[in-house]
Amino acid sequence: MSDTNTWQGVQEEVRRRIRSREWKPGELIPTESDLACELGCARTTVNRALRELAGAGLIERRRKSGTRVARHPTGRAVIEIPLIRREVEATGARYGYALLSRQIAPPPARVAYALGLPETARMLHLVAVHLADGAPYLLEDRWINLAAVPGAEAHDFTGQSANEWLLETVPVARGELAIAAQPCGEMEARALDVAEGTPVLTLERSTWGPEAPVTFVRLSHMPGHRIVSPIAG
Amino acid sequence: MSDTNTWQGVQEEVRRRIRSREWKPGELIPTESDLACELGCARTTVNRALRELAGAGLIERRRKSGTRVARHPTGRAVIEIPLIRREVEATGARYGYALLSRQIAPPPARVAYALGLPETARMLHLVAVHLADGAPYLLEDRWINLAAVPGAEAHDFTGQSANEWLLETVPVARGELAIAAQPCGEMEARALDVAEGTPVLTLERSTWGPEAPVTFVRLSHMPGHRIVSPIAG
DNA sequence: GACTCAATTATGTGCATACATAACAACATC
DNA sequence: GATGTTGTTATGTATGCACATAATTGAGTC
Repeated sequence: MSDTNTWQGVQEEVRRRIRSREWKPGELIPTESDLACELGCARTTVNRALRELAGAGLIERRRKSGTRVARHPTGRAVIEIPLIRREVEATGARYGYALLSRQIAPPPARVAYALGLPETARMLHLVAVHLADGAPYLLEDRWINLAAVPGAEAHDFTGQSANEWLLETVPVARGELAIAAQPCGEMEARALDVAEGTPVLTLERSTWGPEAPVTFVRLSHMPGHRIVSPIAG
Repeated sequence: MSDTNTWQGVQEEVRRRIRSREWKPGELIPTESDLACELGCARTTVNRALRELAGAGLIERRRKSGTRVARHPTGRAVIEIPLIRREVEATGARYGYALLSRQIAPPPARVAYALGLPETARMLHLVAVHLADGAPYLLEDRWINLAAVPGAEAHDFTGQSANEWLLETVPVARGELAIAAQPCGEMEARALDVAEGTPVLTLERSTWGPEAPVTFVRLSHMPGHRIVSPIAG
């Protein structure tokens, strides 16, 4: 499959030349036309191979200037963000869910700031714990912008987690993820049944719809939890 | 730019139809040819638009069966893994580096396990601290497989961090990243100048070369450090 | 009914060609 | 010399066509 007249073959050949330092970091590589000619394939094919390599960060391309080997081949780890239910079920455990608190309240400063909303915004605050085989798995602390998702006010989140309801209901345009290690607060300690101050891996997600901010959620995992993902290089 | 005879335009139109529930999750969408006809462009153009959407996980494609909207549109966060030096310099701070320890030793069980090496393997153990404006930024605890990187034994890592040397020297084929929150150990506490037990965000990376495991590294960030990245959906 | 084997069909890919676009370079103008 | 104008060039994209490949359908056979 290393035929240089398939785009995968061309890509492999280019990778090889970069790995073998035949083309050094920062160096200009031949033009698409030249490569196509040398490898005996169409420019289109070379283009596709190089386009994907550029997407992966291995090379950098600019019109007219040409294509050069990236100076700092930065690896990338892709973290999947599945439904929590599926994440739990993937481990083979039985999934459970319990709503701990539900109230309409103005957001604390850091939530308002993260979403770019005024602190006077009407928001729905939910706290829920997700369970794996009956044991706490993670704590979900969520704020929903009622202006963007009016339907949430009428919805009772005791049966279905906000996680799932929002995904099914609201179109998501973009979001941001922040990962941090934090000492377990009082609320987390009670809900997860661990000692206060224990290091806890927290994920904070802000998501926006087509126009307005939709929700901010903080997920506090059980101590010892690890996020594992392959690195693409 | 929402012309449906550019691939971006077609992609935007498809996204729109999925968002608006015109095409529902799990549902089959028209064939490439039909779409091309309807949108007034070539099949190739539709193909490119859909190919990328499939890559992003928004739709699922199978030959002959056709293309359907993904049932669980799982978001993805892409975490860049730059050189630590660049990560520091990107914040505007002056970068510094100090090697704390360097010795040849057999790996502890968890390192050997992570790389799939026997505990008798000859490895080079490096501990170094990276500095931002003279203050500790993160602690690097690295094990290098000397069988895979014989050159490392002769190399003195006082001037250049292993991070940089390895990237320049060894071709990396694949890797794995694990993110966790851990209580700060004795060594981290001393090196980072924080209290023992403080929650610390740790990244553990295992990387393999074309054949053999190359290195295992654990990066312990300063308390409060956050990894932030956009979510593609 | 169970199995085999072809026909069908949607996606996947390669190619030649054409034109678009960004960026650089060289020249011309004030 | 600074500024603008006009090539030139490499990448970016659209198109029509052909054929490859995988998976499903259905016909034919035991």
